[in-house]
Amino acid sequence: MSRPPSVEEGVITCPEFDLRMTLESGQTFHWTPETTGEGTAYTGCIGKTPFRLRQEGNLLHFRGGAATMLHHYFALDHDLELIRSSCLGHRVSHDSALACRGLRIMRQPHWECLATFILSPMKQVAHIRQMSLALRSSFGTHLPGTPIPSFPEPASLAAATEADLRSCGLGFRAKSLHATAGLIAEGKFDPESLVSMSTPEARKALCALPGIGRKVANCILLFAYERLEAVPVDVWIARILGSFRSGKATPEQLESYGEKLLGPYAGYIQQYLFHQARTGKLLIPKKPDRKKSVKPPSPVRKKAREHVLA
DNA sequence: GACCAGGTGCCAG
DNA sequence: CTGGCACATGGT
Repeated sequence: MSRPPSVEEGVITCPEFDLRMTLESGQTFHWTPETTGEGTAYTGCIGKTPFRLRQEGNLLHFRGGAATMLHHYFALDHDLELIRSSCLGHRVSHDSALACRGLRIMRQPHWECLATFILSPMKQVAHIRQMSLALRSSFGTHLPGTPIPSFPEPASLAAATEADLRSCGLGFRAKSLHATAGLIAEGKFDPESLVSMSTPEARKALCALPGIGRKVANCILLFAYERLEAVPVDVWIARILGSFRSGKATPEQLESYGEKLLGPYAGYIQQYLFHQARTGKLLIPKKPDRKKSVKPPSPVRKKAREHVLA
């Protein structure tokens, strides 16, 4: 009896790579750690190919698909030293870049990345992970060799009902995901068509989809389409960039400010700042100030939309 | 139990 | 153009 076909096992060298930091930095959401006698191993899949990964120094041990697939997925060809040096002029950014050595911006499958970032608005990383895994379990393909199913195809999600998606904990995001999956399944939008477009064109195409605004579009461009200059402005990045300047600014103003301040690899540098802030290693001023200000005497604060119960 | 999360879309002024 | 608000859910 021959062994199961096409399951490779091996090792590749991965200088300047930190598997854990890369997988847990909020760009991908389904890789699952497990503690083994030899350290932490991550189980997941790239597209429909299951993988099990474990890093040991500059070696990446793997079981599953081909080594070339890993190399491409984790962008081991990116010149991190060059990327770090691109923000030498800005102290805080460069310090963050040094602290995040080995964190790489990945090349994720287009649809999978697009769909999971439709789930991201007003959700913490841990919650996006939950929703992603729930969708995989309910609508994905169960692959041999890993407990993590592949991400469901657009047609699978389009065939489901919006209520089915809601039961995966998506909340109001179910509508956007269902609609976008339908557009793709019907051939009205092709994620692959973005590859040959300029970044502004691709951004515009993404923003035309339901539930995708500038921030989510930039995440997709950065994490799936290798547009390393794209700067997603979320609450964290807004605070950070806001602390570098004075006065108020719209998210779009902060985005172009960030593009200029952080240079040609602004998206990469943004990820370093994001990671440092989110893990409490980058001190940022408290929020501008929530609504703790003077409460107007007017008793009517919210729209009276209470349902009369009983 | 309030507060917040890798926001977006819509509507009023 | 800008400000305000609804939209769902779960962890701290």
